[in-house]
Amino acid sequence: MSENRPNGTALRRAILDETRHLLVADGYDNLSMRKIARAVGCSATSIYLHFENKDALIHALIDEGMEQLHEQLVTAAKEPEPIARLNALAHAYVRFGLDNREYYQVMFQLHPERMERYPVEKFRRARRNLEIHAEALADGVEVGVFRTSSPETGAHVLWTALHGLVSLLLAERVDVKLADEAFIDAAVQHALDGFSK
Amino acid sequence: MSENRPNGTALRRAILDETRHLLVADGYDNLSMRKIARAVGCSATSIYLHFENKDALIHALIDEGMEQLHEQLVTAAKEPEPIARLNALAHAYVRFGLDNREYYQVMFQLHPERMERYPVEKFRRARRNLEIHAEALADGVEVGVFRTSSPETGAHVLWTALHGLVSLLLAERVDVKLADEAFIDAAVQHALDGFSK
Amino acid sequence: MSENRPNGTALRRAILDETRHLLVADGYDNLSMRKIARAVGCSATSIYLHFENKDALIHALIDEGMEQLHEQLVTAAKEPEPIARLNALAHAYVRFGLDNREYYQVMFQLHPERMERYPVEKFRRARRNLEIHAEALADGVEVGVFRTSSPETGAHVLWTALHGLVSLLLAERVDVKLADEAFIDAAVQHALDGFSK
Amino acid sequence: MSENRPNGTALRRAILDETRHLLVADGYDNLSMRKIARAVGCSATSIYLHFENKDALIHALIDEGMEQLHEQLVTAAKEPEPIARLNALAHAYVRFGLDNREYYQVMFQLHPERMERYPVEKFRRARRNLEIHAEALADGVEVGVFRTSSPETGAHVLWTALHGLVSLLLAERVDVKLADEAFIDAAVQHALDGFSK
DNA sequence: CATGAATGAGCATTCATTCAT
DNA sequence: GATGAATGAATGCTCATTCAT
Repeated sequence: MSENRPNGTALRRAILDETRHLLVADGYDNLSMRKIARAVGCSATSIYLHFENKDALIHALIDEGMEQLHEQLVTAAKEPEPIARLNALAHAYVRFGLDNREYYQVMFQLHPERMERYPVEKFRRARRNLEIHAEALADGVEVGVFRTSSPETGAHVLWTALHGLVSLLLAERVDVKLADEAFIDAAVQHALDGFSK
Repeated sequence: MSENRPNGTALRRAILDETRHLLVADGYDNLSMRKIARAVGCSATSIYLHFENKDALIHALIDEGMEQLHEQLVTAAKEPEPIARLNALAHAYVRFGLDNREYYQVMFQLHPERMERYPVEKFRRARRNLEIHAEALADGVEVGVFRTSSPETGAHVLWTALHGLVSLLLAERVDVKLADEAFIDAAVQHALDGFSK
Repeated sequence: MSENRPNGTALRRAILDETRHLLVADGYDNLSMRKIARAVGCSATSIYLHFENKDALIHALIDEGMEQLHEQLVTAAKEPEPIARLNALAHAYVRFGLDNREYYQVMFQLHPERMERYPVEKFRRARRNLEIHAEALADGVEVGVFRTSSPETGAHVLWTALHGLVSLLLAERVDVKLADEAFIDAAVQHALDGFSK
Repeated sequence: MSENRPNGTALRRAILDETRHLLVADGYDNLSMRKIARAVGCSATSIYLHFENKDALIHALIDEGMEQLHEQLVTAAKEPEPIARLNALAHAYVRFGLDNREYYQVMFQLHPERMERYPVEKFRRARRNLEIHAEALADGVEVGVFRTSSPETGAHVLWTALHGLVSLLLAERVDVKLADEAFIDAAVQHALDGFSK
């Protein structure tokens, strides 16, 4: 049993990975320490050697997800031209959500109750992602290609639209006849159109 | 104890009502058959006389929610002018979501996989609500005030935007400094702007 | 399995009895709902049908014990003559403790922490037992056979002496060569001597 | 981390000290090897290098407690006059009990059955403390100020009274309106009165 | 139509202890 | 001497569901 189980901090890695998988497979409500342990191939107790409790484990997952999303957004933000940049950012966001549904659920779809113990400070990391969009909007306003009441509000509004798109796609609520790349492009474009001058 | 408990199918009605209340008060995760029974004033066993199991009870509730939403949308759709009508529809949708917190969660944020016994066919009922928006869009296109690739796609796109708005507001993820009526109006307007000709 | 298990409220009775036995056998710290269930022959869940939680179960046991002790004290208190009455009361208390070690531990040897949730009001029942002794003392003072600073204080002082006797005997800390009826008589007499005028 | 941790047998010392502190602070039931290790600043495993198991650690502590109590009794026993000496001994015992809450619990309120691995022989150490009282009694009998059937029995009887006093005070079962120094003095005096000639 | 009694499976978490290093 | 990693067993408690009545 122990020969094919990762050792040292590799166990931490394995726990995070299996938790992510289980989240997709069973949903947050059906996630239990025992199940994670069973999936990883260790005892439930062992999880507590690497994470203080269930919350801390989830939080670690959120951190990882936020970090990854941030990296992808930073990459997309390298485009200097505001319109193209915002376009790239929006698509990067949606792409991240669709490619990482495991992360996305814990990152953005968890009830605030569940997050109570999540250190407020860490939410700042999430806010940086919004700021990247806000900057693109501000730059666009400056060069006269965008209009918005305020870049911050605009970034939030854009986020609600993109989040709705990702959420419904992940929940498979969009008519299967529509849910293709063209639809995604249309929805993203629609979300961006509102800023066009 | 039994004298003031509704009899007959009135019990079914009471169960649904109390479940709805509990859902709003305590959230989906804290919903249990026992709590419902206690609130209704009947035994837990009795619930099973009216609903096959917990899922079936939830499904009935989803149906009711869809029906309620439908009614409110139908009312909003009475406005003949397409722009005003779509505007009313969008606001009605958002209003319904914000006024029915947990209801909304059960209706739109539960993954169908986790509701596998929910007859897929019933989701069609939800589709009627989309059609109402599609009609408004089609009417607008016809009289030349809207543009969209297709009314059905447009309705879906609008839905993703509105759903994202409701979801993030319910999850309290929108910066408290922004999350007010003005923000809601801005987001809804943004979602509608894309259709303006 | 179910054929030889008591039904109805008899299960409640069985739970209380087995809990008492287990308390003597394993001690409070080793008492668990599962063990009780196993001993009774029911599921752990079933215990919760009769007692809200572990505390409530213990409290019920304390109540029973207090009631029994009270009855025996009331019987002993029928003796009209104060000296003989106090003597009878003291011996009745000690006898109760030694004959009911199961009860005695939860009644008087449980840490106050454990009792936190024990309704203060119920402690009054215990206080009545003290009052019976205080009355005997007061009567003795009145007829000039006892002296004490106050009957209440005197009753408490007597209690500490008797409780110490019972405790050490139950804990088997008294030298086995001494721990006989003569020793008990001597200790009780010693505890009473202090009141003699 | 390791530089300021005592090495060699000093660790044994540190473990005993911290265990004693934790015992007083958190109580016996909340004592765990892990907590001790954390407090000491060593690993839980290390404790096992110095103590076979938890029981052995507790036993060592009981020994120390008995030793401490013994020292305080020896000091009190320096008084040559029997009446004053017994008085000093009784107060020293009670004082020790009240000043060492949880210590006392471990020493005198743990049932030997539950400490079955504790070498019975070690309980003899406790007996020395009784002998000190017995000697005072014997001396008093000799000079004609005390009467008792036998000094050994008398010492035990006195012990039961004092133990009862300490136990009920520690358990906070004595009415708060009474539980003060005056009450303690009265109870101790009462316990001694029985020996007065 | 309704219920009280009952249950097995599950939960997050803590524990004393062991073992390879 | 000392440790980090690991574990099986246990804890109180809640859940959806069933069954005999």
